Amino acid sequence: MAKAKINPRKDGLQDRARDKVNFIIEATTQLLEEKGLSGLSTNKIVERAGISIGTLYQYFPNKESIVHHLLQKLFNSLADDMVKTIHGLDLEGLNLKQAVDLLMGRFFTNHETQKKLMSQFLLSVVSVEHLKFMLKNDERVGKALKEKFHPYFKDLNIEDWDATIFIILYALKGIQFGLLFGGPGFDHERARSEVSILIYNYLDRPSKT
Amino acid sequence: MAKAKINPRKDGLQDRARDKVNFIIEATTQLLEEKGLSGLSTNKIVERAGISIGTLYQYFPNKESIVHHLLQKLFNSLADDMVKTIHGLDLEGLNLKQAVDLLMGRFFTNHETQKKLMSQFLLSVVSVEHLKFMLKNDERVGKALKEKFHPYFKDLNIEDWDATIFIILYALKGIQFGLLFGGPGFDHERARSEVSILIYNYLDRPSKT
Amino acid sequence: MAKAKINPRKDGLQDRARDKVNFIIEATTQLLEEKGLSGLSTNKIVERAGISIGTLYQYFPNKESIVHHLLQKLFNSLADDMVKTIHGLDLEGLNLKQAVDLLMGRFFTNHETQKKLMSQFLLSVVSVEHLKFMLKNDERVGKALKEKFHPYFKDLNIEDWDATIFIILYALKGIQFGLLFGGPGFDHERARSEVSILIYNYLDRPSKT
Amino acid sequence: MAKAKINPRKDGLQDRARDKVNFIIEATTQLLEEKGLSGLSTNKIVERAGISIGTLYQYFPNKESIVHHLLQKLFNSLADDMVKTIHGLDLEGLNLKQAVDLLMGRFFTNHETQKKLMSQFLLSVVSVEHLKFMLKNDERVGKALKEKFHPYFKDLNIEDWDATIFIILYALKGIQFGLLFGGPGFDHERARSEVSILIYNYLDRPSKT
DNA sequence: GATGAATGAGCGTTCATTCAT
DNA sequence: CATGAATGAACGCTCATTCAT
Repeated sequence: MAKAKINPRKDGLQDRARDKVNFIIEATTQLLEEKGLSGLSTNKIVERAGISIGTLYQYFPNKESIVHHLLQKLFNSLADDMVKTIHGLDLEGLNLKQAVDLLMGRFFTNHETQKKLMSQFLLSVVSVEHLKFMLKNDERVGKALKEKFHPYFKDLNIEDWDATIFIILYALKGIQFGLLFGGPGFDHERARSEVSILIYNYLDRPSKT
Repeated sequence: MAKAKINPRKDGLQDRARDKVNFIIEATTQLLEEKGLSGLSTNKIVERAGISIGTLYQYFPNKESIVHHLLQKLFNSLADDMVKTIHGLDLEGLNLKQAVDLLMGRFFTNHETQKKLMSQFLLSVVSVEHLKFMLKNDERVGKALKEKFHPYFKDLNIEDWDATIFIILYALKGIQFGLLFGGPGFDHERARSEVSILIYNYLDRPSKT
Repeated sequence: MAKAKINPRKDGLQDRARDKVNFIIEATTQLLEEKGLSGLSTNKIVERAGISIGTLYQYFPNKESIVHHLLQKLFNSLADDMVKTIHGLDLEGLNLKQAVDLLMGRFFTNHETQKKLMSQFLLSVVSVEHLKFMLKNDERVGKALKEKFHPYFKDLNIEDWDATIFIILYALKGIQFGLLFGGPGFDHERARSEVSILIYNYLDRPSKT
Repeated sequence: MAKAKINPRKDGLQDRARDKVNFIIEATTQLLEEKGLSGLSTNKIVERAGISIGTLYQYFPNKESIVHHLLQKLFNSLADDMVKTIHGLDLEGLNLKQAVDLLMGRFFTNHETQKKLMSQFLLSVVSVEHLKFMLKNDERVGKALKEKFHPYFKDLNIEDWDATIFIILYALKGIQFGLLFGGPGFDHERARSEVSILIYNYLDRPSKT
């Protein structure tokens, strides 16, 4: 409070700077959605953002860094959503089947938002570096999953939990991808139910004997 | 047949034309592998292909169409491989578990080749159109899968086979993606085994009761 | 002759190409004279040359190479003039004094041309590389001088001819520079006479004893 | 003097202003040495000088004026050195030969420093104006030379002393240039000796008869 | 058909300069 | 006086595409 009074100028500057960055990111996001990565240019960004080209280069060292920043934000927010959702699950008194159903229900929530974000991502993936970064975030999701489902571990016949989490994560990712771009008319409710079956039976597998 | 006899000259021309197209596609493929989509230019393509820029524009209306053609070929060949592999499976006398193991073994064969092609693909996908086309091919793979595993259907507790095949296809695709770009040191043999478990238990699920 | 008939197309192309290069060099020369190196841009060059920017880059890989080419041509022509002049001197029956007078007379001929060229040079010197290149040409002049005046060597009291030639060359270069940019109204005839005295007495120096 | 007493505050301001100018000139000098004229920018100057871009424009109207100021300072200091050196010569009891030797010895002193400054100069000269200014300074050196060697005049067979001094000045300048950028391995001691011979024999020329 | 010289819109980026604070 | 965010003209250069030969 006092701080805000003492140093309003600086805060003003910081606000303005953050605004500029947001304008740039927003303009870039729009352009990527509309014309794809190959239709993206710094001149178009600044035109859309309502700033001058010089200003853009005061906040980003080059074009690539803008896309990078955008993707980081996107990946972070996707992963954050998942991590929060997982941590927020109340599994008290639920058996594994019910827990998986609950998780998958959450997983399919906000599908429209994810659809938009995923499209963006797919059209913007530019380098293996970005993929690597996305993976780092996926690891966070995997970790959250592992923690949350830990209570069920002792009852399950699983040798390698890291491998198991990995398989689940990427199977889900693939299915999400398929639903986004798949043939028209696939029923999401049906998909949710199938995914629950897939994951549950993978975890609660019969012993080999 | 008759045509070939009557007009061998024309066929010669067609051969030459097909050669030119192949040169162009081959050069484009190499350049995409070496420098990525952003490093691709029509001038570099014709230099590599050993033809003139004018000739390129007699076979393709613009640069984008070359990439499009290339991706179609790539997706077709990937799907063809899978379809052929599936059709070639000899499931005689195998139970479902053994059949799934066999399929997954094939799925992980030639992993290095797929790795290369997938990277290329991921860096080259530039429009939703390409993704749509890829899906059309995946449907062929799904169909082949459905046919091949039809003998096991009657023993399995599955309501919607289309949905089931869809889930399997994209789960596999996601895992393949994860293995390609995932953190170092993930064991492919372990992955193969986990994938077998995932798919088998999904198919041979216990009845709900 | 026959050649020209057989291959007129190619020659035409070569002619056109040479023309283009000449247009570019000429435009660059004009712009350097008018606005100096810092006022030189590829866009201005092509505007002046009446070609498109793309065409410029078919003949030169970058802007620097144009200036480089121009300077090479300039230095070569300056040195060629000197070398030709020296070789063309008829020293038959002349004593050293007369020979030096004759050389210096030639040296001051075409002063206007040299003035223009030297101005250009001074405003265009851009890197030590260019200076090095100029020196290579000066060595040619020095060599020509040494050959031409060889008949007089035996009568002169000189230990190190290479050093002597070096001193003469650069003393002349400095004086040329001074005359170009020196205070107004310096009499070139007087300068010529003084330079003759300078060089002659340097060569025909009294013995140390 | 009185001024300093009356208005010390103002002088403080003037001091600060002079400091700022010095910072700017110093930063510019460093950048020219490191990256050459084309690598010089106002933004880099203020960064190096530790001031803001706005401050720079309170002391200099534009970038060019900074370089101009710098070159003036450089030329002044080079000429001052020469003038001081000449005035400081003690020719008492020396004959002309000895006097010339002494002068030339001084001329070659601090060659390393001059080398650095001359390189800088050559890469920074961008307009005939700078050359004109340099000439004004050379006239001062010529004048000092004329005064210092006046005692020897009566014994020498020279018609036009202004022309003679001019020739000597620019001959030396040319040789200095040649030594700076000339082929490797030229011996400076040898050069000094040759230059002495050149100048001495030019001054102490035999009578025409 | 095949050629490749020519085009010029457009790119990413720099940097001298201004001006509100 | 000092600041530095903002500007935008201009830069060097690329490259998809055309068209006369």
